[in-house]
Amino acid sequence: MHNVFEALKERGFIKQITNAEQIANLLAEERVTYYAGFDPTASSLHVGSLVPIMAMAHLQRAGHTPIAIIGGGTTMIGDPTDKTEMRSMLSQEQISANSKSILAQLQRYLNLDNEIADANDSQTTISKVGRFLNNADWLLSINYIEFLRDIGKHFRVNEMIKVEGYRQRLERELGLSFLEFNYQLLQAYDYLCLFQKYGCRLQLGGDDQWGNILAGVELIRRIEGERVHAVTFPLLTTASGAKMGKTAGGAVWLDAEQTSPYEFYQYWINVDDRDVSRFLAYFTFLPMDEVRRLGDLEDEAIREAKEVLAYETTQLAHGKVEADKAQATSRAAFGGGNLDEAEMPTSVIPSERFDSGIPIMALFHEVGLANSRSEARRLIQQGGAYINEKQCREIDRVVGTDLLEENALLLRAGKKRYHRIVLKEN
RNA sequence: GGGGGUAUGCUAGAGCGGUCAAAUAGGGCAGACUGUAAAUCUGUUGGCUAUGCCUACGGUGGUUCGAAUCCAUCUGCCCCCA
Repeated sequence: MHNVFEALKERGFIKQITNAEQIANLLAEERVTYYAGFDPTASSLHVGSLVPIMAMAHLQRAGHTPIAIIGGGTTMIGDPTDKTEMRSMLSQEQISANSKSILAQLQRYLNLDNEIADANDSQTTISKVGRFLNNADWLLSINYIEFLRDIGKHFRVNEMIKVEGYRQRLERELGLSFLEFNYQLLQAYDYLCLFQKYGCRLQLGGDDQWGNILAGVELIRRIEGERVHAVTFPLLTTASGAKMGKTAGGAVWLDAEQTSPYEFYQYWINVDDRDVSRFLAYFTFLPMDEVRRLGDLEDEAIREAKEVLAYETTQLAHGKVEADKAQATSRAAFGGGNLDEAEMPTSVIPSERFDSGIPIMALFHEVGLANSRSEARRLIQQGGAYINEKQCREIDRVVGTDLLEENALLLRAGKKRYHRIVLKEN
């Protein structure tokens, strides 16, 4: 049988591991409880978080038990790793609201408890269903003196400052607050708690977490005398070096409200050629044979691979219905298909507003194709504005009823951004 | 607690008291070329009721005809000493 560990490795998920052989055996022999942390600083995860999510999903499909941790407690401190500044601290209310929506997103990929489980009901038998926990549940009640005595004594400062993230901060004269310095202890403590309560023996995380994860492994070894493991993922950047999941408009969110399924789809289809095969392996469940086949496509044919990538990822994030719609829209918009049937961002505008006409600049701004009228003006002047697929370079053009086609009109900004306007009679 | 430094547009980073909406680079956007890719070239990149007006160079208050540029003070950050 194909070991999950091998599968993860083949798909490129593995960057650093504590011990390959032991992990492989562990995963082959028993049901392993594993965990990864998610950051509740925003109300939605973005595509960058998909790496740990997919890895967790692969493991769960192989019969292992996931625990997704929301860093409700640690977020209150801020992880200094790789950050040049202190993270802003959020309120508990904010964090728990974010946690809720994040849980909903995770559940598209993982089978987790429906509710944020109470960390104290350690008696609950863990089924194959995973868990979703908030580390605030055990971190917030920590007694400082006890923590220092029980946990703090196991850490050596001279070891801690060797961790890449801390070292950088110290060397770059940026300074590091004591608060942030404690982050590692808390994350290690998380692992310890999860080990004690749920028998968690494997932690996953981005490669920037390596030091923090190891601290947990070490802590468990000292306190419990048990060997637990760590796996990190390579930090994803796009071929052009940018951070994964960023576009003009900002991050690509998993939340349909913040990034529509169509935009989500477009993000993937516009991926750099060089990223396609890697991304197929990471972000879809397609068998590796298929991934390799698609990855070998060249030149124009690579678009097929991108279409598969876009479709699969959209389906995972938003479901089949949305994925189908997004694909249809995309094909229509770029393949010369019938645009009228396309599902694209649409605004409804009362028809009487067109009686006197709406200045084109205002229109582009209003529907969000331009962030300001000035931007709309520039767009028009530079020939990037289209009405019903006809370029419009007149700044003072007023859009009236004469331009309507079947009570609707189609705006386009540049090559790729469309917006449909539908009139509403009153 | 003492001494010093720094704070500029999305980011990095220039900036003689007037000609600074602010050099330059990156990023973004648009155009050409293409494959809804990359690279490359060109233009553009605070807002607006737009040949002008308004808001901006950490906060506040001054000096001056005039300040991002000078002074005072406050705040944040950094460094050194204690």
